[in-house]
Amino acid sequence: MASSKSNNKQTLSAEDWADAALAAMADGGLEAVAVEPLARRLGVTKGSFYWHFANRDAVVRAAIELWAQRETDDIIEIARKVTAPRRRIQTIFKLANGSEREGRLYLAIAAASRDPMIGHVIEQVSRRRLEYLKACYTDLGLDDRGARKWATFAYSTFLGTLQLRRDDAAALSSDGFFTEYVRHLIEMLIPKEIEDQPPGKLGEDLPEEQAA
Amino acid sequence: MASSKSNNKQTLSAEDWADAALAAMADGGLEAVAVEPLARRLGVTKGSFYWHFANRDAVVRAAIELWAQRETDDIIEIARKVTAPRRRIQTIFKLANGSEREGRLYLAIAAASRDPMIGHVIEQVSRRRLEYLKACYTDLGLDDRGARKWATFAYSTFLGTLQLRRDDAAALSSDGFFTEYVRHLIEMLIPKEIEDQPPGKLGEDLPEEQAA
DNA sequence: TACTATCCATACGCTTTCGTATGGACTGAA
DNA sequence: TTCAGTCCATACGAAAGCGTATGGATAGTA
Repeated sequence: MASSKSNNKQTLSAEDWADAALAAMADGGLEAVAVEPLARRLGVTKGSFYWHFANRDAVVRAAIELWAQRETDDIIEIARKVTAPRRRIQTIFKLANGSEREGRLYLAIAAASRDPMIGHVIEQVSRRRLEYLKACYTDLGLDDRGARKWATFAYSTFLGTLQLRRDDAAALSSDGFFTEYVRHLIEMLIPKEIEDQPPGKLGEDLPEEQAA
Repeated sequence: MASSKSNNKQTLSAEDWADAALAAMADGGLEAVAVEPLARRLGVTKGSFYWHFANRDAVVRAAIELWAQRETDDIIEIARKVTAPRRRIQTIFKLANGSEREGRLYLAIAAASRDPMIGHVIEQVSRRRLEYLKACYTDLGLDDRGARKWATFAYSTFLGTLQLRRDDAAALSSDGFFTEYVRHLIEMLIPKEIEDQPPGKLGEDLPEEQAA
């Protein structure tokens, strides 16, 4: 979390409103970002909102741009430290399936991509993630076309797992299946016949994550 | 299409309204299902709507139940005719990635799964699809746990491809990449080391599908 | 103290949507 | 032709949301 909530400052900032908008989107979708409900949630009135923003679209824009910036920093910056390409991809998978809130947030924002502005941000985020993943696979020794194929494959599976976790939580959460499933993903989403890495037994020190 | 649109009957049926609601959801999300806009789209007024339905929720319910019934009939009924399990799974993949409208519709409905009623339908649909897929993998010779794992894997990848196609169409649609990608999916989402089927060269007669 | 900038409260009009009430048109049956 | 049922039009009230206008409160500064 970048900014603190329920601070004891007496005035709100624009980022406080953007954070509140993200929270509202995470559990109510884009249409839950309404000025007066947000104001009630923050303990103020509309007067405060229209001091910081020109209109509703402005806070929506600020919120998703804040989101796009954070998700870039968070995941990729952490994974960048892992130098071994194979293990870096594994790290990405584990991180990506970690936060429940982030998943709901992505789905909520992506669901609103009819709005051209939101659609543009979602597209940029997807492109950036795919390019980074593709670079990881290139480091594994794949050629351009192969890396793109594997990156697309892996990212699609990640997105789908996100969605499945929301649509049918029981499908993934029961009796340790999720751990086994993620292990299977890591095994299947990384090509084996690459010469620059020993096949070794990888991914056996998985954290005991579970769908919340 | 089950019912004809722009018929020359002079009175509307409840299913006509449900169809219109599905169309509105497909390209506007759940919040696009509003009584008066729907009426304008159908060339009538609210008076007609409230003759057929008690309130807005009623038509939403009717629409997604209609959707759930159709998607069950369509995909599974077609695939059931293919007896060879390996080829049946391939058929499902090809069909599933076929319709653009069906994909948008699923994402729109799933995005509204906060509504408990919609969430329940989405869960039923997911469960049914997963169970059917799992049965296909069981027919391939996998045990219960393995079939569940592979089915979840395949279904997640399918859902994610759906989402990626909406979020970043260029990632899949450029210069024949989609065909190559689907071929890769079919190769990767079906286990190879099963003894009751010759490994053979499968999936080489793929149709030349492309993202619309 | 007086003045100014910052931040928020309150009140108002506008629009959209929901849902109701009521009446009209049209059709088939008696 | 009369009557009842079906389907839709129109008018209305209520609620929620957006955006504006304006004034109040507080803190810092001269």
